[in-house]
Amino acid sequence: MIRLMPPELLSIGQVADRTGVAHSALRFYESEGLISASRSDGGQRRYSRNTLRRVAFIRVAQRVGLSLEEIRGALASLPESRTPTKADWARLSVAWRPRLDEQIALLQRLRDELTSCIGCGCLSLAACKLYNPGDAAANLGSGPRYLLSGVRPAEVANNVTH
Amino acid sequence: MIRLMPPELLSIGQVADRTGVAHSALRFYESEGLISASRSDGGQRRYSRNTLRRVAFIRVAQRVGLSLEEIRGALASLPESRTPTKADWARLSVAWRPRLDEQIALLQRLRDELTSCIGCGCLSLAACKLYNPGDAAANLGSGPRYLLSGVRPAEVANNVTH
DNA sequence: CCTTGATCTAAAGTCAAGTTGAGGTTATAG
DNA sequence: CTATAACCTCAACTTGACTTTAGATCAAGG
Repeated sequence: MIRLMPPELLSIGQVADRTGVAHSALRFYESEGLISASRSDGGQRRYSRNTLRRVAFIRVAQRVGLSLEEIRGALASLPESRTPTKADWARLSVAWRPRLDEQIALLQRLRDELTSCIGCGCLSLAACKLYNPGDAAANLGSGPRYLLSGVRPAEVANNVTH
Repeated sequence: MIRLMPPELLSIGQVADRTGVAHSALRFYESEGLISASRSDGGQRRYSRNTLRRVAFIRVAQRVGLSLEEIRGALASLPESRTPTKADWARLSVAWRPRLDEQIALLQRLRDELTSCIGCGCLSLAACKLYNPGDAAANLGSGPRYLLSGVRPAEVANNVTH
């Protein structure tokens, strides 16, 4: 047999295999409060099935450019006690659509304006809409983690000093 | 006077002001081979005007989710010796369009499938197109730097073991 | 000439997101 | 019952992209 384990609980290895996420990353996510697990008598992690979905969600969100901190925030809207229902996930999904739309719009602007800026003859990449408007976001934290983060310029406008 | 300086050369402070990029970051970019500068008699950096464009390009590229290493690669296609012409930049821009298109398509797939996956009743986020196809890329390097990187699954397909 | 602000270098620090390693325990197939 | 694969913890290391600090030097107005 492959699973002599409580009802529908998964070992860390199984979660790793099914999600494609390393054991070490799963432990790390747990330490960061993104996922959780019960323990076997011997102290090994036992994940409930819905952890697969949580992990999938985490990876997807990362691909969209969000930090683990932001993701933790979103996941916090899911119930800890009971298995999230379809409705719980749907709520989360709906809440995120605008975010995704925003990111997409940003990239499209980027593409179109990169082309036209360079093609148009002005050549003033640094002066045009492409470079400046959202740039404040890049100065927010350290590093490029906030790139594409969707932070609204207004929120940072007074911060651009440095 | 504000500039008692060689023809059209800029100090690091001026470049910092005009690009919105910190002095320290400019030095860092130089150390990484992304930009370069001549020196004054006293050893201070003197940037040529086209550095502004290079820096702008760097920040834009970062917003699209590319690492400095990738960006260095792209910038390497610009001439070091002479000031890049409009044609040089246009070539670069054209080369990047597919990249941007790819990123946009990825995000759109993400958005559409996140909605339909969760809305459809299957609820199997982990099993569906949304999560799996590009996921190989996430296992490529360490960390999420390769997210959205556009690495084609084929290049990694044999790597997904871990 | 002198002062003050801008730069310089080199080294160390930071932060996110993990990975790696050592040393020890658990679970299960045979 | 035992070997062996899978787990465990905790601390240290890694990588990318910078920032900070310290102590010294340069540039330009007065």
